[in-house]
Amino acid sequence: MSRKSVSWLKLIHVVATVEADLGKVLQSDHGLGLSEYRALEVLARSPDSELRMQELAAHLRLNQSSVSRMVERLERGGLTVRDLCPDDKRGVYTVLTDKGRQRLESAQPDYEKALDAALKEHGCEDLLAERFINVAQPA
Amino acid sequence: MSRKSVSWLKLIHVVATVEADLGKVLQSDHGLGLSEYRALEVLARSPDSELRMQELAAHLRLNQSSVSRMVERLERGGLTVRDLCPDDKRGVYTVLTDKGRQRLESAQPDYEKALDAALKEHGCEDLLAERFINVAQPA
DNA sequence: AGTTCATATGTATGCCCATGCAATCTTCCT
DNA sequence: AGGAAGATTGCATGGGCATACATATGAACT
Repeated sequence: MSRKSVSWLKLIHVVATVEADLGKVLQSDHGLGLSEYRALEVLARSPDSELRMQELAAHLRLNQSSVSRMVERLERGGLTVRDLCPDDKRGVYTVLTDKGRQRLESAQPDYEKALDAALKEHGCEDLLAERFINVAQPA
Repeated sequence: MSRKSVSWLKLIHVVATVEADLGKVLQSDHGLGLSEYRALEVLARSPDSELRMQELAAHLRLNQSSVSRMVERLERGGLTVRDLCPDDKRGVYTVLTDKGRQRLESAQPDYEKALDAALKEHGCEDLLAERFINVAQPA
């Protein structure tokens, strides 16, 4: 096994563990999955708090069908609503509701706190060094 | 959103993408899932090429039940066999077969190649810098 | 120009797989 | 005997792939 493989294994272990920690906090304290939380975040930062499915999928790096189901979950919880595109009737906007925004805002501090804690706990705070700021952007 | 959150997002995007790439290569070219491949790797490096479920779970960072099912898959493919612990009849050893070792050895070069390629493609070769060598070990 | 057909795009749905949690079963230990 | 440890099993979840369906776009023909 190459040095590179070993390092990669270590990296993904850390990442998986931190992600699991984050997921648990969100799920137990706010009833949100990790992808759901991130979807709310992306929506909140989008113009008019809305995005089309594909755009959301691109941001989240998820399959289009996964996004479709995820949005379904969000919608069941009243955190978003679907809205048809007036110009392209194939398209569907997912729009953040007030409730969704509130849920997000209540979850955010916990998320940040949990991220800090998990990074520190696993001794990898320097992982997010400046240079990461410059890795290719989603959009 | 904090700088840290943003950096974390970028990191997990890269990691997820690279992992997906690796998974596809393994699956399509060798009929192995990512976890399965890694299980074979761990087994191959273990004394007598065998481990108990819990040990395997610890190495792979997987749930015990997930490991149980994964081993079931490996076993269906003839890549491993279960073997009862003589001393502790609660325990079960998963033992790498010759076929399993061959499959692993045929997959390894492709895995390494794919990892290199994916890291390069996503511009994060320096991600596995020396300091990662020193992040907490699995065992 | 207007109609028709082929193709592309956006989303939703069916099906399957891998994983986690909780409960269970067996075996071990005191 | 009773509790702890190791493994398996039932169930639920979230994700991907292939497909279906609706709409859009463009080209061809009249």
